[in-house]
Formats: sequence, C-alpha cells, structure tokens
Amino acid sequence: MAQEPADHTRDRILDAAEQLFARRGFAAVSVREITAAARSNLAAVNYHFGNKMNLYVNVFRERWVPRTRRVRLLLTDRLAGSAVPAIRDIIEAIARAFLDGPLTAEERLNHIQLMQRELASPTEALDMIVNEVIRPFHQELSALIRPNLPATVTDERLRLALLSILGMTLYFTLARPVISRLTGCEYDDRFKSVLIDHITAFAIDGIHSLTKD
Amino acid sequence: MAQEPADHTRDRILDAAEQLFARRGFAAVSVREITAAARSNLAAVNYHFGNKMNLYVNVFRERWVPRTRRVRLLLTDRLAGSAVPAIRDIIEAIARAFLDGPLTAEERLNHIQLMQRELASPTEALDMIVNEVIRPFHQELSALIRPNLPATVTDERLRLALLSILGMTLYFTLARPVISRLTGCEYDDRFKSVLIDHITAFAIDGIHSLTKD
DNA sequence: GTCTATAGCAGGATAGAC
DNA sequence: GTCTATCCTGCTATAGAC
Repeated sequence: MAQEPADHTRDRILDAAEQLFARRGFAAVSVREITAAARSNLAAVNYHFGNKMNLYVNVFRERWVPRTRRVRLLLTDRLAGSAVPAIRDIIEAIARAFLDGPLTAEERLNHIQLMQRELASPTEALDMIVNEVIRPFHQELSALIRPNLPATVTDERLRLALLSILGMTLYFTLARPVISRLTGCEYDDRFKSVLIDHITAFAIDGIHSLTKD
Repeated sequence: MAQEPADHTRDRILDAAEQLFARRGFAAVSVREITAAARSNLAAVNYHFGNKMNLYVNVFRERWVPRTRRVRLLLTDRLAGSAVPAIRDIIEAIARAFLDGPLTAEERLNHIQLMQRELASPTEALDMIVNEVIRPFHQELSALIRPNLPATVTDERLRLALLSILGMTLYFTLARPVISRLTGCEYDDRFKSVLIDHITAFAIDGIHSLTKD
C-alpha cells in the first residue's frame, strides 16, 4: 500500500521471511532474525505486516502463489503444442516441474518446504492455496488427462491416479533428507533425470490400472 | 534409570510430549505445556531428560522406534504364509500398514506427523531412525520383492520402485489436509479401503515398467 | 517510512527444600 | 523423585522521536 515508490524494505522482509520460514518453520524463526536478515529494523515487520502471523500469510500470498502461476504457465505452454497431449508428456511435465522446473534451486526448495510445513501444521494459508492454486491445478491436469482415457474411468479414479503421480513426485522431493541418506545420492542433475524417467515410466503403467476391470 | 519401580511420571511426560510434538512441532510446544498435560511438575522434564531437545529425541527412541517394530512384525507375519509372497500381497500389506495398520488412529497420526516433521526439519533423530528403522525396513522389503522380478532389474530400479510405493502411500497420509479439502472425503473406513485398493492396483502395474526395455 | 527504547510477558533451565 | 521459587534470556509488539 505504498504511495508510488516500490517499498524495498517490505520486499526484503518478504524474501528473508520466506527463506527462514521455509527452512525452519514459523515457530522456530523470530522476527528479530527476519529483520536482521532483511537488513531492516526490528519494528519494520509490525509496521508493514501488523504482526508475525500476517507476515507468514503474506509470504504465501505475495511469493508462493505468484510463483505457481509462472510454473503453471510454463507447464501448460509446453503441452500446448498438441490439442490432446499424450499421457507420457503430461506426466513427464509434472515430474519435471517439481524436480527441475523453471525455478532456481533455492526457489524450488523454499516453495516445497513451505508447502510441506502447511501440510504438517495447516494455517489459514492452506485454505487459501488449496482454493486458489491446488484445486484449479488439479482440475486443469484432470482435463488434460481425461481425453486419453476410456469414458468408463470414473472421475474419482482419475483423481486418485493424479494424486498418485503428484504424490510420488512430491515424495521424492519432500523425503529428500531420507532418500539422500538411504541411497547416498545427492540430488544432482543425473539423479534428477533418473527420477524423472522413473516416475514417468512407473506412472504410465500405473495409469493402465485404471482401464482394467 | 529408575531403581526398580516403573517411573510413571517419565512415561506420562513421554506420552504427552509425543502427542504435542507430533501435532504442533518442537518449537511451537513449551515444556510448560508438556508437563501440564502430563500432570507433572515443570522441573520434571529437566530432571528426567536433561533438556527439551533430549526429551524430543527420546520420544523417538522410546516411542517411535519400538512402535515400528510392532508394525514390522505384523507386516512380515502376514506375508510369512508363503515363501515367496506375491507382489500384490506385499504392496497391499505396505499400504495397509500405513493407512489402516495395527495402530490406533491416534498412534498412527502421532507416528506419521513426527516422521513428517523430521523430513521438514531434520534433527539427530532422523539419522537414528534412518539407520535403525528405515534402512532395514527397505532392505527387508526389497528382499521380499526381488524374487518376483527378472534378474535383469537392477537394484537401483527396484529401490526406486519401492520408494514410489512408499511415497504414494505416505503422500496419501501426509497430504491428508489437502486431500480432504480437495475431495471432501474424510478418511473413514470406506475411503481408506478405496485408497488401499487404488494404491495396490496402481503400483502393481507401475512395477511392470521395471521389466520393460 | 524508519529508528530507538522499552513494555510486558513467556520461555528454558536451575537451586534447593522436602 | 517431586516440588516451589526464581533467574535470566529472548520474544512480540508498541510508543513516540525523527
């Protein structure tokens, strides 16, 4: 709500807050740390956002949600070449978006960790992102996959399959601390492309289960 | 380290701490809350565990780890009927263990939420449970699945497939706040059995992808 | 819009009586 | 092993100068 000049302090606070909330969670991060990282004054959070919780919600509003728009546009652009994209291309695009998408490594990490923390401790931010981002995203993907399937497949089964694809992909991202320890693999370019290939192959055959019985 | 009588206060603190840490996370819970819930004195946490962090780690040591033993025994018992259990039975047993296993609903929720919080903010507890529980569990499951597959399937691909099955299953549990909002479904018995059937069918066909190319 | 200073409180931890 | 009382640090939030 600044008059006309860009409010730099406010932006720096949002950036610092996103990073810290993503890495360590709402309760573990203090306003002092955030303002120090943003090279601003302790009182700035209260001036610009009222209180700490409102800053947290605004990280989702002004950083998390806009970023999903970018990812989604790129994903649908990539699929826009054909009127009815093949299932293989849809699945690979999903996997790639989460593991190796248009975001920088740091943005992607922030994004996924914030999401994960909302799953663990839902706040009012979760209702917002489910309604504004996740639900439309699911509907869009369902509409893309639907023409590839026989009409006998129910909407519920399609939704479960889509959740499974997203689930596998997200798990390979969220469970990274465990998977790195288990496999000894860092998430470098080689391992990420192995994962994308694996997810695509596994899910294509998994989808076939929908067309049986 | 009590002399001979069972140390009841210590147990009540562990129970209360597990519940609170699982629901809201380490940083968001105070020692005061824990001791109040355990109907014990504020100083009891420091007396029995030294400090708050050590209490947290002991929740994993004395509650989380032993519980996995129970689940694992039951899972392998169920599969012990046949020398080479069919893939279908293995997958279904895995899905059932996480969604509808031998634990009470509250135990299962505590268990999964604690795991999720370690994924989001790893502590020394994560190294312990990866080494003592998760790695042996993966190895055991790999050994069960292996005889069902052609020898041409590499260990790495088998491991990725196993991670995918566990990933789907865990995702349907971890992402419950989102999935309930998206689908409007509560996780009642009907929905859980739908999920188990879906995961089993999807993963069986997904596994087929290993035997191609 | 930014700063200093501080109110006001909740947190973890401990000392020492019982 | 349990309790009370208390220390002291760190927190959020605000008042008010600039």
